[in-house]
Amino acid sequence: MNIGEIARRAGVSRSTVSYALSGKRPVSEDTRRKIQQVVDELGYRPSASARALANGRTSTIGLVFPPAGNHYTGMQLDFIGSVVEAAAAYDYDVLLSPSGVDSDRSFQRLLGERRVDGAILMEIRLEDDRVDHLAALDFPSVAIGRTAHQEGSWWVGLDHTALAAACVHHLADLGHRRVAFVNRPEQLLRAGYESAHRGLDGFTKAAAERGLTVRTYCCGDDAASGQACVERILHDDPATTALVTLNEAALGGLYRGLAVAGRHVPRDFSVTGVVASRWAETVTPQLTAADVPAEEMGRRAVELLMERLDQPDGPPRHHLLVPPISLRASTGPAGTGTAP
Amino acid sequence: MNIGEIARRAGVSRSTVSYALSGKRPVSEDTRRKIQQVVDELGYRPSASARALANGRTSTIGLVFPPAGNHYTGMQLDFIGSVVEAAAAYDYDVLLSPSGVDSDRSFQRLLGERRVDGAILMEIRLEDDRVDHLAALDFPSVAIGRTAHQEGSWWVGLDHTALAAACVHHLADLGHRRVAFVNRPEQLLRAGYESAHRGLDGFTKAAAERGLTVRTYCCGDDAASGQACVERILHDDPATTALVTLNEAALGGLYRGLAVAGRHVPRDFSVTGVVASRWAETVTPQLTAADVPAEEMGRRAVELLMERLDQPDGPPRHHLLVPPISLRASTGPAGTGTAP
DNA sequence: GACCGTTGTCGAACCGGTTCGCGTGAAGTG
DNA sequence: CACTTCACGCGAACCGGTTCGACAACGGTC
Repeated sequence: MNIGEIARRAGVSRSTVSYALSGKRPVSEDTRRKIQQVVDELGYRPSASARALANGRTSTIGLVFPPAGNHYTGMQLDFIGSVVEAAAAYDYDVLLSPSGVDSDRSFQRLLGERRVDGAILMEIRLEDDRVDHLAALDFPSVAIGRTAHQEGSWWVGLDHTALAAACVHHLADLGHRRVAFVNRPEQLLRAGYESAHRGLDGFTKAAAERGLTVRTYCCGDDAASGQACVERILHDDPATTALVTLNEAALGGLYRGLAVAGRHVPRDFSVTGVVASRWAETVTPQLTAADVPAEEMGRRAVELLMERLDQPDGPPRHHLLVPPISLRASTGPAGTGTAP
Repeated sequence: MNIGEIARRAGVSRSTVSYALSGKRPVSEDTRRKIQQVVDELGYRPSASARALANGRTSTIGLVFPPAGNHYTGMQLDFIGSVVEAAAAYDYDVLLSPSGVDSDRSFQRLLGERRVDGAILMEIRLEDDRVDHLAALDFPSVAIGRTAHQEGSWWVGLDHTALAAACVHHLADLGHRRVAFVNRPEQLLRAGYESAHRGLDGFTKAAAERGLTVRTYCCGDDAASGQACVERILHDDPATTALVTLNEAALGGLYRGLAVAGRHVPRDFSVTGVVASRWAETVTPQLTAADVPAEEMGRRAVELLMERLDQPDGPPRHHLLVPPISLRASTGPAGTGTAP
């Protein structure tokens, strides 16, 4: 079941078998056929480990994402799916690594033990030791998201600042004056998660620009937290008429909280934010939102990584995406009065 | 950066370094310290490929799931997450393989090229060539789900038959007489997906037992399909007062369809089914459902696989889970009349 | 017929670990 | 002091591929 066995049965040397299969040197048609026949008969496939050892490439990329802790969001799922699929198109496998930081055992395995040719990082923080570490090593990697020091590195990101701002402008245009912001969980914000920070920034600045009265909240990644968050919002300022959220997983809870409080969406209260479309469409009324193009981002990340692997000395490339807001049904003109 | 370099710097032979690190033979305290020091200085970690080649184990397991096609469901996400996490606890990495069938390139890579020590299969079909193939090869694997021929194999499954039946009994006890069943997409049913078939069976038999009038539907894995499905249900039999679903991704759409039709849940219409709790809790009212213990299933699958890897000749083991129905808020007594 | 370039194949070295058998020097024993 | 015992460490072989340099056989040229 190894190359030597094939060589023996085909009556040639191991190197000839190797060349016949790889095509890196010409082999006569006769022997090639003979070899191919033996290979087919035995169902031989070269060992990935041996090949990886010999030519230094594993044909595997690592997908690094933070440990679940409690649970993953839908967006992460979409990334994972699209990365796996895109990688398969290049004949690459994907190795999952649940690493939050640089010093993770899992992260060390990926890099130190050279299990992968390159890596794609998810859930980037503004100051991200993983990114720094990889950059210092000049290890081929692409981030889905960007750190505070983005120059000279490879990434595909979403312009959360612009997207959150767009949401604010959309609401302001509709006449809303008191708007809340529902962010990712506080621990993620404190940890410096890119989306949480830039989204918050974009929201705050745009709101200031438009002279809105705002409050910002952090919210756990689950329905119960979303519901609780809405309660807090309406308690803190009952005159609030709209909210912007980055928190996909809390969305159902936000809606529930509003329903419980007797606020009809979009008549009494508008909701918008930055959410993948498949999740925006599961709630009723469907969420008007900047759709996170998770599939495209995953695919592009893989493309960039492949490019980087092909020519390690090429200039860094990146994509900054700014998807438009999809108008669905969760926002409307601000009502005339305050709370019902 | 390889073991020879370490040996040179520590002034010992390569084998000594190997033994010092693995502890498979005694090494004097002095040299061990010296070696460790060099290793720490250089940050040396042995190459995974070389090690895999030498000792025949990759410390990687494959997670085989069908290609996304369009998109993944939340349950799959939960499985992936829990498998990765459980595997990490055993110092195993997880390689993702989007394979529907046996003959997939990706599947062949996993097995033929010996990239993994074992595999966990998701989305099992009643007749599953992947399972048969692995069984024929005696390749260590554990299925999340079970085929029609489950004896003598390793799996962790959910008793969809019993769960769907429990849902029916729950509804029947509440007085519902006309109940619809919302299954996974038709193509999956036709392909022989286990959950779709057994769930349908359990539903049908229990309904017959209770003398209910039923209709069964297939429904795409997205909100729009769910909404359309409810329209069809109410069109086909407006007197329907309840539904049971296995289709997590359509849930939001089902609710929307009911809202659009003016049916209030649970006053006019009851909804229940088999759904992971985190999704059951995002809809309003929260879904009364048999909670799919995805986290536990993933973890147990890994545990079984580890066991099987440890003692390849042990007797096959499995777990059949039958989680209880969690009473939430989406079911209630059948109304007195028919449609509003 | 000596010379040359092609074409096809082979043997050997290498990738970076692990593992087996052996040798050596120190300690223990009679 | 000669003899075993034991703890340590070494060298070599091996895992299963890839790749390089060499070489044999061949047809074509002058």
